[in-house]
Amino acid sequence: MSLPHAILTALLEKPSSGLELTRRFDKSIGFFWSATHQQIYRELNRLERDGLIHALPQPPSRGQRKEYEVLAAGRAELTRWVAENQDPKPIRDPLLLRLRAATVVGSGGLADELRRHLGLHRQQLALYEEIERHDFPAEEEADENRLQHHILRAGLSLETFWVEWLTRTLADLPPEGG
Amino acid sequence: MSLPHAILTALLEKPSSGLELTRRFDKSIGFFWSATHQQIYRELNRLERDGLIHALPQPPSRGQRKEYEVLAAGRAELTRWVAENQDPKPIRDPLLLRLRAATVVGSGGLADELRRHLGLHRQQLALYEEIERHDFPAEEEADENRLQHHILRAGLSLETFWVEWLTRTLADLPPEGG
DNA sequence: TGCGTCATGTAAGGAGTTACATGATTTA
DNA sequence: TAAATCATGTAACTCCTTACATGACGCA
Repeated sequence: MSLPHAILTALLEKPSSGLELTRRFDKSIGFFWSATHQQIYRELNRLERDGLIHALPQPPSRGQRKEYEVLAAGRAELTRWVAENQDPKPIRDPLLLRLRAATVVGSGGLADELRRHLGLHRQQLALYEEIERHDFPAEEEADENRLQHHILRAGLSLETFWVEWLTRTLADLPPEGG
Repeated sequence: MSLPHAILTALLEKPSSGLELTRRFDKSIGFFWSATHQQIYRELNRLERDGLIHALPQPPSRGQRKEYEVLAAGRAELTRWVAENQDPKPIRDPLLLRLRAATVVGSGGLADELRRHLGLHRQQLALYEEIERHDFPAEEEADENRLQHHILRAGLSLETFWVEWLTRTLADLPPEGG
């Protein structure tokens, strides 16, 4: 049940409409919890029904911009959720699964796919590095910024892992077939 | 659509019944693609219906062990899937999301949860290290083993990442509240 | 014959994805 | 007034999760 809490977090930072949230989920929070606009609208309705957020006054009709704000109950729920016990999910990665399958049916064509992934992860890594340069330039940081910097560093480390691992695995893959 | 291919891989390694597969998914393949027995039985029925596997002769009745084997079409499908174009999924991690929420509502109670995760990741790392010692002791490896070793190294690296990142983040977290 | 275990399955619901539908506003 | 765009929403489907149901077999 992460999506409602992702939305509460985004709304606490800034009251928004569904479309605005959708756009903000294309970056920032969306880097580690993506969502489509359909999910977001559905979840906004649920959160409002449950009394965790409410729409700011105005529009009765469809196609009209509707802005939401977090209520006290919503903030309380988010606070509770932050410290809740939730076991880490085991790794679930289709690429590792495909490598495993390749040990059985051969790695024909896999090298190209690994190279493609390597390119994509390099891109994402470059993006995170740019964000770090832009948002965390100074040496000394306020406590709140330090936490955000740690989150970004997680993204940087994970992308770095993929780049290194793909490079090594590719170097070891037979040129054709398997 | 990874689960059917995970099952095909497992069945190619060794024809099995649903319950056997469930147990094998608790380790090995399950380390990067977990599945419950309900998923597995449903998927076995679909794979049989689609002509990718078939049940070995015998049991007409419920509660009877039913063993499956991969057909040529199943092997072909798996071979195709291994080299298919599939974009890597963006990171989707509830813990990072909770850290992000903590920058808004405060990190009260989070330190305990991070310590708990640290312990769990250390356990998993130790397990992978044991597997590495047991399954990949020698210096020289056959090509097939090298690929399997790379897969295990991915698990080792990812757990190592979490241990290091959690340690650093914890060291930076204020002792009480936020 | 009753109990535990092996083994396969059903039911219901949560969460995410893809495709499509509809109303309001801007602008050419 | 027609088109493009902004904005919110429906519908259908797949996948995963949790809880429960049922049959067969061994054994005390």
